[in-house]
Amino acid sequence: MIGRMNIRDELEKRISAALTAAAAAVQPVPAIVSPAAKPEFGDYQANGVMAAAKAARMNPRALAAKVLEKLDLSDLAEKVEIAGPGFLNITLRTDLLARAATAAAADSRLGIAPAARPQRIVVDYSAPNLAKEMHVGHLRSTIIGDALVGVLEFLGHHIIRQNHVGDWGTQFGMLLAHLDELGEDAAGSELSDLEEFYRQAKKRFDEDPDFADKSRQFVVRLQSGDADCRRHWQKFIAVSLGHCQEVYARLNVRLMSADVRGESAYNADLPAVVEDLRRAGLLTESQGAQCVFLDEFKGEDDKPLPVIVQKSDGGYLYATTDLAAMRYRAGTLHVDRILYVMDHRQSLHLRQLFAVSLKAGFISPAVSLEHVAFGTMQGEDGRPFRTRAGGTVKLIELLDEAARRALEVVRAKSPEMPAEQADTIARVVGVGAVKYADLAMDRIGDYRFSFDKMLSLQGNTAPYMQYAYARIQSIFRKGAEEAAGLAGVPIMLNQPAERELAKRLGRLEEVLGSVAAECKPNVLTAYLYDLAGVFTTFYESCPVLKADSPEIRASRLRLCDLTARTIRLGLGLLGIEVVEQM
RNA sequence: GCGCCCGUAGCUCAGUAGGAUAGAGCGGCGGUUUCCUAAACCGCAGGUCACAGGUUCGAAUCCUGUCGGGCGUACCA
Repeated sequence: MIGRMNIRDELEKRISAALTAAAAAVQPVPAIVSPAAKPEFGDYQANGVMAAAKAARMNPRALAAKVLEKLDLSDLAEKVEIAGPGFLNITLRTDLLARAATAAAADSRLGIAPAARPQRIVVDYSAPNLAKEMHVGHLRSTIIGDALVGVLEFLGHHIIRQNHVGDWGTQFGMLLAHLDELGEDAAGSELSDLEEFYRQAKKRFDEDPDFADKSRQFVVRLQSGDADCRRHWQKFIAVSLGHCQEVYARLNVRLMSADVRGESAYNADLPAVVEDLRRAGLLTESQGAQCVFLDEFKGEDDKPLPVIVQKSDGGYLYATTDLAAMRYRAGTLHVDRILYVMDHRQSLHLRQLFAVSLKAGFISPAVSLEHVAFGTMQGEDGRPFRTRAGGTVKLIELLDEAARRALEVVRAKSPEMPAEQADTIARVVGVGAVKYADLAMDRIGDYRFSFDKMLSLQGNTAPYMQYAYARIQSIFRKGAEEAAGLAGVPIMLNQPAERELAKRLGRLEEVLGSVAAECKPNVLTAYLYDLAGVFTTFYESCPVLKADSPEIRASRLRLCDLTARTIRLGLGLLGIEVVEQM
């Protein structure tokens, strides 16, 4: 039981109860427990007393004293003190930390309990446009979404990945029109470079109004089931999805072809969506288009802003498709929560989507609809991420470059390492660096991409974490014991550094909970980086293999093993692999 | 015009529900290797948290305004 306990939540629960009673409050009063800001404040601190005192018009320190009277933490804490204006500083019992670490080490889940109330969660992420190859614009959604999937799934939720690929819109009209002009045979070879084919079509679309018209006609033909169009379209899709799976494999991303549910999957539902909106009295015809106007959305000059669900030519738009997807997720998938991992520019679209879905009854208000927004990726110069020639950077080329640079780093430091091994390590480190750098950033801000920074061994980077892991593994290579042979060994915390390490290890569950609640992977990377730092302090002050006694040696090996497994698990949930040696 | 987001050390970024003396990494300066990976670690210097008001025991965090930047704003996705 000790291993399966979230210490912060337990403290929160108990102190909150005592605080509620002490303040004679009707509603529960939160204790607001967080890790102590400074070592002299103990291990955890409760900040909620002052706010409660204000609400109850009491003296905060007097209230804190009353809380202590009603609070029994003797099984968890060796000391609870009132400090400053009314903080409660909590020092945990060292034997509690030791038992928790021992239990975690004996558990394949490292003591993390699965969610008490598992949810069905749709994570809508990656969603590349299949008309062209995946480029850096698809990177953040794919990486962030997949990291969230990893964490949520580990916490026991039922995750339904939805790769809402763009396989159905205007862009395919462009491709079909271009294909039509080139002739099927001539186009065959050019399809191998979908990116170039798309670029040509796009150029014609932008420059030639007749071509643009023709493209739109092809969209209508495609959507109405024209056999030739369908056949060519399927060829585009097959080529493109093949590219995607290649990239996903390279990225070590959990998306499978079964997770693809593209825009085309909702084609048959679109008339019904519009009809439902009409029946709900939400539909208005404006300038020939079918629109939903909501009061809360205003456009230029304060004019009402429509959500257009059907164009004047009868075609449907992505809003329609997204509404259909919403109905599917609510009605067929029965979800509790939907995460839209999309860049922040989609913010208005999603707010409209959520609002219309609720108004139309496509989704229950009980379902949590969340825009997991992120900023744009910029080059090292702070400008949009482009090739030197100004084109978009293909993802596969970006990953090749990362691996190439990682190999340089590995070779420089381990020249004696066999080439094949160095190569394997470089690929893991290179991809890991790209992903970790993205995840370590607060996602809402724009993000400046820098190979040099992400591949640095200093600071909060993948190579640093992977190195921290590899260094621990080397202890086991040097020592006679296998990590597995340590089963049942009790962890003892006699040194401050050992205690600090155990304390950090015990925070994994609260960190994962926070990542899951806020959809913030950088909370986990920050934790891992902090853990690695605390481990280093331990590693430098506490000899492991040359410990004073066999018991201490075994205990420290166990701590090392638990730290390594925590790093491996944490990185793994984020979609980043470790290497045994660097 | 209106809306959303952002502004923290020279640079790149953290900062969890408003909490105690705002933290890392890089770069700069100075140290540490008879010892399990020095690809590491330790120390020093560096801040009007864009600016001005307000809320309160307490504000980088909440509110209002200003400045600066990004994005969005009717038939692309």
